[in-house]
Amino acid sequence: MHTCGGSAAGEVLTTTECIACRHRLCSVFPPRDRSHHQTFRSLKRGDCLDAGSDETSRLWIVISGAVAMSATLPDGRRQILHIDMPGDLVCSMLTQDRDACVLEALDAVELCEIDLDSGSATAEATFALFEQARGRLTRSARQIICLGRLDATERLCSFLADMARRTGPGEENLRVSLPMTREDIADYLGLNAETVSRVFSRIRKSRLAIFLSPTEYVVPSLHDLERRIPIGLRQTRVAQPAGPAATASATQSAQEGNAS
Amino acid sequence: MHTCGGSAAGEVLTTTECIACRHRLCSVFPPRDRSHHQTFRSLKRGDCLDAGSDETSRLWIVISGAVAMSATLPDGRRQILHIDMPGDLVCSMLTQDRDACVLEALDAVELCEIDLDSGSATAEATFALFEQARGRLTRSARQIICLGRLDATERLCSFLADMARRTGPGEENLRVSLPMTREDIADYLGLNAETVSRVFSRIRKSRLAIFLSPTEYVVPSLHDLERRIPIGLRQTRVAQPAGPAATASATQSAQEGNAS
DNA sequence: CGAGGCCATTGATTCAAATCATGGTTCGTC
DNA sequence: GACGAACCATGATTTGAATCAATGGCCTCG
Repeated sequence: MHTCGGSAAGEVLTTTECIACRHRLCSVFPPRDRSHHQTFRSLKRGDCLDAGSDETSRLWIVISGAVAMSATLPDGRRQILHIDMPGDLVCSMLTQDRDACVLEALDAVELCEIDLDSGSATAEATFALFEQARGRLTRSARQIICLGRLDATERLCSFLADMARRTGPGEENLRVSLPMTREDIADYLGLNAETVSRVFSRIRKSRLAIFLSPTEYVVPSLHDLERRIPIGLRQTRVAQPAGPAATASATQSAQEGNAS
Repeated sequence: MHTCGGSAAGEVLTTTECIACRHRLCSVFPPRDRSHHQTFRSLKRGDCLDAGSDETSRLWIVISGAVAMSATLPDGRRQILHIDMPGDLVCSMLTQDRDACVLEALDAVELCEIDLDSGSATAEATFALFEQARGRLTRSARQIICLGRLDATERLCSFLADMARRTGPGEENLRVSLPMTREDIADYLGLNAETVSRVFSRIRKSRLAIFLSPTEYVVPSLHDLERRIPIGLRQTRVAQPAGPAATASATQSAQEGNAS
């Protein structure tokens, strides 16, 4: 019984089409239950993911929706550390203090769950995790610059452009889905929900993005949108694990075609 | 000729005492020149480190002083991504876009340089780097929370407490050196130099820290200082690479003795 | 269908930190 | 020891985003 795959439309993916396979994770992370790959799971907004114990950690691959790792301070202040979108690997092993952080669904989410027996971690798995960690470090660096030195408009342009780039290839008339609330976006960018709303209104007026609904927008020209971001902050996709013959040479950065 | 070690006082460390060895990096990262371990280097404020090409990356271990990885935007805004203190491993391999970032000495710095032939990277080296990456991700997460959700006073208390914890063990009357300018601290915490100065004055008045000079302070009680930081943000040391027989079980976090 | 809750938007006001401005200290150099 | 540069401290003012507040849309559920 291969339960991996499936979507809102109910389609069933075969083993070779499985989104986890496409990201070369099935072969890299040996599942505890060897009879099949992963278990399909479905979450609603607010549901949390349990990372499992140290012995059997869990990984997930997002199929649809958005998953956030967030920290909430005792007085209620919340900061989202990263947002994972379809195709991304969700993995609390990449942060040491899993106590302080929570993995939560920002809206309806579908994902593949992989139970990982850490005792049998292979060198290839370690390397794949290292590549993931490197990719996350790059993203963290951008977010630190964003939070430390960009104003609200720059942060939101950067965010919208990033989301567009992560949605797929292309430069013109990209349709992007934004499966989260204004407050989630604010908690990711160190703002508050009203400011997000206000700046979105200004972005809408300047035609840099066209909002079809609160959770869907079109970017007429990614180039124009990214011109509002200080150079050097263009976002790149999180690097996917390298090919099966992963060597230390897989060090080149995932460069985007930045039409400057 | 073993040039590793040495300090301002001019003492020479033997191979077994070498600070790099103490951090188990000599054996993990095979140096290109096998006749000795590393090369000792000395920098003055503003000097930059060259990470080397992809084929021969360089690592460094800080002996004294402070090294920052920073990014500067075209209009001059600067953000420090992390600050490395004595004992820390400095390594631009842990971020993908080395173009955007610069490794710079924040004042007089002494360090051990390791020329690493990436072609001969061992599984052990990969794992050690992974542990480093995990440690940096944890620190990045804290910094993101700091920049996104803490006010100036909380950021600076967190910073002073972190520096104290990284200096050494103990809870009372810790003497800490701060080898950087107010502007560097501001660029690390997303503030400006005047605000840092002002908040330091308030911290001084509240006796949470006593400044012996602009670059040296004493923390009478780390417990009191950390009470000004929202729970869950206490800083921990960057995890050092695990022992020589590094396995996937080396997953426990480097827990501090947080007398809460 | 209507009630209630959540979310988004927008306006009015407040506030924390940035900016602007000034003087003082330390330190290295001639 | 005088000079200049860099750094630190602190006051006055400005400003960008937070907070407070009100309204309206949409969705769910009884």
